[in-house]
Amino acid sequence: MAWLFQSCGFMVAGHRARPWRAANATGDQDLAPSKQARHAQETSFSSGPDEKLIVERIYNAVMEQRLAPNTKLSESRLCDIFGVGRMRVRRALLLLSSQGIVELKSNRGAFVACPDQGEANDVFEARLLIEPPLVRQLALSHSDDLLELLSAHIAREDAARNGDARTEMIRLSGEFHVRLAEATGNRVLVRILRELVTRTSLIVGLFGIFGQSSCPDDEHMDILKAIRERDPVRAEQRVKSHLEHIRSGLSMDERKGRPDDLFNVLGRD
Amino acid sequence: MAWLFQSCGFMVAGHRARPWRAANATGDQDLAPSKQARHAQETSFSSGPDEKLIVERIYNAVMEQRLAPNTKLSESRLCDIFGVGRMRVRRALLLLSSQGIVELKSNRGAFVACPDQGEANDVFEARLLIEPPLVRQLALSHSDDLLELLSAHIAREDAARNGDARTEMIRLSGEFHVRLAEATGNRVLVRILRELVTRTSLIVGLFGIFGQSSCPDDEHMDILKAIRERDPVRAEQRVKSHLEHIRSGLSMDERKGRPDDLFNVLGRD
DNA sequence: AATCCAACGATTGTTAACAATCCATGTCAA
DNA sequence: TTGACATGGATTGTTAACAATCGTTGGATT
Repeated sequence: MAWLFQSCGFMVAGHRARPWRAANATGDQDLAPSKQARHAQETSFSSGPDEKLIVERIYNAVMEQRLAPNTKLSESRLCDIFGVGRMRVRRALLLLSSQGIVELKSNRGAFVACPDQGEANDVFEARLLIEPPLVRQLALSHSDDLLELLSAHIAREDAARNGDARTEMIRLSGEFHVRLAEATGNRVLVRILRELVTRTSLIVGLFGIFGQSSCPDDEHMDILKAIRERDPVRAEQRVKSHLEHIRSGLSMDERKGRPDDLFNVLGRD
Repeated sequence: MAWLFQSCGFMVAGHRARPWRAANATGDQDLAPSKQARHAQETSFSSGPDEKLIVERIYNAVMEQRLAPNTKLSESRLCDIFGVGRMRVRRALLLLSSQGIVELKSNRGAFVACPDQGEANDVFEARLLIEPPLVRQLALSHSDDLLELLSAHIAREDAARNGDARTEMIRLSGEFHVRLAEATGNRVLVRILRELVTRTSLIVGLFGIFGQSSCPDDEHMDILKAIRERDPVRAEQRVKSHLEHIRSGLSMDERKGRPDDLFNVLGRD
């Protein structure tokens, strides 16, 4: 039976272009402030500035797939990393858990959420429900400086793609969809989209077949083009097929085994 | 100048069919478990059972408009009411604040959120974006026992309307929209809708012109009928006009003055 | 050798005391 | 009488010690 776990182990560690970091060996640098994370802006949390920072960093780490699902987020470790008291860390973890990014297990601690197939489905269904009408509305009414912002964002994506900044590329790909929500000027939608995109990042990391980045090719550019030409139907369609495309890159059947289970097993032999 | 504040005071206390309870005089019974709140189910929070209960109760109190915006939620008071330690109360308040139901002011305490015009707009725009496609999807594919649930819910609404259970009627009216989300089986959408509906309750209480309940008439029944007859276009249209109808019952210009400000002023003369 | 059981260490959950802040009352001076 | 100012009470924010729980390690037993 050991062969099975071993094969799973290789699947996690080797099949992807760049594997998830080992779950138990979470280097502290995973939570270091990412260089280009200036665009994070306000997370709309009315808490102290410290909490916001912790939440933001973990948020970005998940978004960039530097934090693998089921990674344990030890309180004492986080206290050391961020140089704050335990209270702050616990508050941050509670906030993250309320957004489905972190899972709190009683008397066990906090872990990066590990969505199952059902959750993954729900997230994609929700995005397919929300995002098409969103871009449709954008195509119907938008200002020009808005297009500039989106265009600049895509330019940054390309730069990251051409360079070797993989994690940044992943984050930018996801953030493009948040930018679309921001373009509506609706803060409620921004918060919703941010949560959905982040959870998508977790899902792609878990169910992604091969090392394809979450938002490939020029699909973002196509969407922007449709918006610019004020073609709501095509914009809607492009977003829909874009999301379907991402979804098609997942293999729901063969989920990559829970990292922590794997490492518990592999660490024993 | 006193006449101005006095007039404002009467506006808050008298203009509505049933006025909001005075902000400072929050009777503890406002947070008592509502009789028919069995349908609250799981709030999808992975916290302890105590927190969930506190969050649920405050949630329902806001939903039923028994807790007015800007009402102070004192920690010690809540501790007494729920018979728990301060930690639990603080955690619950933090969770509520992350959903925009409660606002945490530094060194001042927790207050029931008091949405401004912009927030109100955002909430309605978000609902207009999300709910039409949602019922459209429901009309396209639904099971029959689902219709039973919705039908039973509407029956309860009618019962509450014919009886004099005003607060329950308000809550049921809002919860109908959550039921629609539940009908999709998508937990992510349920959470999103629950938040939006609750915030809508706050908004209606603040900007509502007269004592019209949030979801009047037979519009809910119309929506259900369109779903039952598998008419996605009409269902979509019905929800849209229903939401527009609610929105038209608001007067964004003349918001009812902030209760706490009023009471600070009126308490001095 | 394998399984069960018990004690240990580490981590989380909880409580209580302490510190800091804000609001209100009351006093004093103009 | 009105204004500013200081003081007191109450409430919130923070910290640290304590309690409880879990996973592991080690040993004894079959």
